[in-house]
Amino acid sequence: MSNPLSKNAKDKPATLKDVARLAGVTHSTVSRVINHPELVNPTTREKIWQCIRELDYHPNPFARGLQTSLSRTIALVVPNITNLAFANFARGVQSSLEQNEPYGLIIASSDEDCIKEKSICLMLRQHWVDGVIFVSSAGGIPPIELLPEKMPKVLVERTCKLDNIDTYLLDLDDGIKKACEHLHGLGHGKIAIILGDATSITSKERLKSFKKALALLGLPSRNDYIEKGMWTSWNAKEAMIRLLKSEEPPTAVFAITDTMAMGAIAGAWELGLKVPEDVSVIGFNNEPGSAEYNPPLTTLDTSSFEMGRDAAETLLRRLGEPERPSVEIMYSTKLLVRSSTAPPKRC
Amino acid sequence: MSNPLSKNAKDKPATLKDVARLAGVTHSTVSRVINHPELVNPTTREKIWQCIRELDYHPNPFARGLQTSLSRTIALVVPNITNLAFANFARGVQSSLEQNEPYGLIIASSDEDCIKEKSICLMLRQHWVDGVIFVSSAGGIPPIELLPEKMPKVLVERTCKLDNIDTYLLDLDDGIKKACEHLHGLGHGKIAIILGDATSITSKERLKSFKKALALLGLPSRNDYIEKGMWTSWNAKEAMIRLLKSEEPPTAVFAITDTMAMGAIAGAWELGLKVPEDVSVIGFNNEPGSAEYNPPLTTLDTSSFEMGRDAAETLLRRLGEPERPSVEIMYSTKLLVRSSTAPPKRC
DNA sequence: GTGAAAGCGCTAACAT
DNA sequence: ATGTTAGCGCTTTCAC
Repeated sequence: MSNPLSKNAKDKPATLKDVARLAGVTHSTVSRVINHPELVNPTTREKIWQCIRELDYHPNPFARGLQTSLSRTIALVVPNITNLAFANFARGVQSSLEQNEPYGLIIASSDEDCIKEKSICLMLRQHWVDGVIFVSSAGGIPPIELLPEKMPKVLVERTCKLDNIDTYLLDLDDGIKKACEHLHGLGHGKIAIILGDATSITSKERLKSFKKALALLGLPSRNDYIEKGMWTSWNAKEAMIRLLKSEEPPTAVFAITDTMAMGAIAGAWELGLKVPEDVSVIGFNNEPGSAEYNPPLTTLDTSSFEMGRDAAETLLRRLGEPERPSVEIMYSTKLLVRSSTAPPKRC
Repeated sequence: MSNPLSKNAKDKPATLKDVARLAGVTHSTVSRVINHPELVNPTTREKIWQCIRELDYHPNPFARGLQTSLSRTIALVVPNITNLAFANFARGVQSSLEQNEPYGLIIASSDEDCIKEKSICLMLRQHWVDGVIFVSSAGGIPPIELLPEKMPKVLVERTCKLDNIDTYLLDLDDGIKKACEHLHGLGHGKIAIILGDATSITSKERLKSFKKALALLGLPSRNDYIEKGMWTSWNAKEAMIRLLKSEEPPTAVFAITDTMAMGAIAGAWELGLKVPEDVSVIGFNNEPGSAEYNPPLTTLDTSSFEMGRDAAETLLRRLGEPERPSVEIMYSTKLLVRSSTAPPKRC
C-alpha cells in the first residue's frame, strides 16, 4: 500500500523462500547467510542481504525455535515490581538487552509469594524462555527444579549449592554494619529494625546481619525492637507507631527498604515526633526519590540498576557459552548520609 | 531421576506422539483433546488426559506457534517502569492474565522516548506477541504502523482515529478541574503547574486541561507558572525552587505526578517553606506511598491497577473475538484530599 | 560454495 | 469419533 517496497502478494511476512526466489538461490543458502555467513561466497552473501532488506525479511521465531529450542527471550522474576529498587533492576536488565542482542524480556512479579513463584516458573517453561534471572526469591531458593536443568539461571540475593548457576550477592553484613556504626557513632544505643514480613528470607537475612552488627558494637538485640512493615509504607508507618509508643522507644530505626523508612518517618510525624530530631531513621536501597523525601533519607545504596545490567550481561554470556565456570559476584553497598539521621536528643 | 513418573528416555519433554503412543491413539486425537475436546469421545478423552498428566506433557509453543502464529504472549509498553503508577498498572495486567489464560507478559519501558518505542515495536514484531497494550506513548500515538495491522492493540491515555483499537482514557478535564476547584475553594488564586518534559503529549494534555480549569474559575494562565520537572522528584524539586524564588511565587502547585509533587514539597522544604502552610501542593495518580509522604499528599486517584487489569481483560477478549466492535472507556479520577493542601497564608 | 532433503512438533483439512 | 496426511518456516546434515 503506502509501502514502496515490492512485498509479496498478500502482504504476509516474507519467508526464507521468498528471499531465495528473489536472489535466485535456495532457501538453505539464505539460511546460511543468516546463521553462518562465513560459509557463503561474499558476492552472493551481499546480494542475499540486499534481498533480505528489500523484502524486509525477519526469521519466523516459531520456525526457528522449533529447530533450535531457543526463543531469544529471557525472564526476570522479582518479588514486587512496585518496589522501585526492583523496577530499577529491571531497567538495568532491559538496558543490557538493548545494547546486546535483541532479546525479549518477560517480567514477572511474584508478590513475595512462593506459590505464585511456582506458577510463574510453570508459565515460563511453557514459554520456553532461554534463561531466567531470579531476584530475592520469597522461598529462599526459587523453584528452579520446575525449569529445565539446562536453562541458564542467575540468582540475585540468594545462594544455591547447585553448580553452574551464576550468583549476584549483596554484602549485607558489611552494609548493615556500616548503617549501625553510623547510628552508633551518632550516639544511638537503642536501635530498632523494621522488617518486611517475618517469614521472608530477605527479612531474615537482614535481621541476622543486623544482630551481628549490634553484637559487634556491644549493643543488645531486643526482640521488642523488631517490627514488621510488610514491605509497604503504610504498614511500616503502623510499625513505627507501635515502636514509638512502647515503654522504651528506640532512638533510631533501621528500615530494610526505603519505602518502609518513609512510612516509618510518616509514623513518627503522626505522633508529633520529628525526624531526625526526635528519632533517626535509616533506609536501604536508595530508591529513586529517597533524596527528595522529607527529610532526605539516609540510606544504603545498592546499585540496583547496575546490578540488573550486570546480571543480564552474565546471563547473556552464559547463553552463548553454557560451559563457562559459574561466577559469584558480591556487591558492596554504600552508605549515603543525608538528613534522616542525627544524634539522639539525650544520650 | 527423583521424579517418580516414567518419563521418556532422555528426559526430553514429551511430545504429542509420546502421549499418543501411551494412549494407543494417533497424535491428532491427542491434539484434538487439547484444542477441540468436544469432538472426542469422553472415554478416550479422559484416558488421554491421564496420559498427558502422566508424561507431564506440555505443547511445544514453537510448533504450535508455527501453525497458529500465536505466541500466547502479550506485551505492555509503558514510558517508565519506575513510575509507580505504571508499575501498578503492570501489576493489574499481570493479575488479569493470571486469572485468565496463562499468557506471558513482556514489559518494555520506553523511557518516554519515541526512538526506543520504535525499537520496542520492532523487537515485539520479531517476538510475535499476540497483542499489545500501550500506555501514554511518548509520541502521542505509538508507532503501531510497525506492528502487524491485525495485531490487537489497546491504547491507554491516548486516542487514535483507527478503527478496531480499544482505548482507555482518563477524564483529565474533569479530574484536573476538581483539583483546581479544590485549590480555588481553599482560596488559592496563584496556581502553578509542574509538568514532565515540555514536549510529551502527556504534559501537553494535562496542561491543556489545567488551563481550561483555570479559565473556568476565572483565573489567568500565566506562563511563568508553568514549570518542567522531567518526571523525577529531583527535577521537580528544582522546578519548585524556581517557582518559589520568582517575584510573585504561586501559593499552590499542581504537579502532574505524585513523584514530582513529592519533589516539589522537598523543594519548598529546602527553602524553609512548609507545606501546606506556606504553599499547597497537589499531585496526580495516588501512587503507593503518597499517603505516607510528609505531609500526606492530596492527589487525584487514577486507579492504575484497575485500569491495567481492565485493559488486559479487553485485550484478551479481543484476542478471542477479533471482530468485536472496539470500545472506548473513560476512567474518572477521584480527588483525595489529604494534608498537602490548605488555605493560603494570606489571600 | 551451493542444493537437496529430512524433520523439529504441531494443527487442521480431509478421509474413513 | 478417529486416523491419515500435508504442511507451517526454519536449520542442518549430506551430497555434489
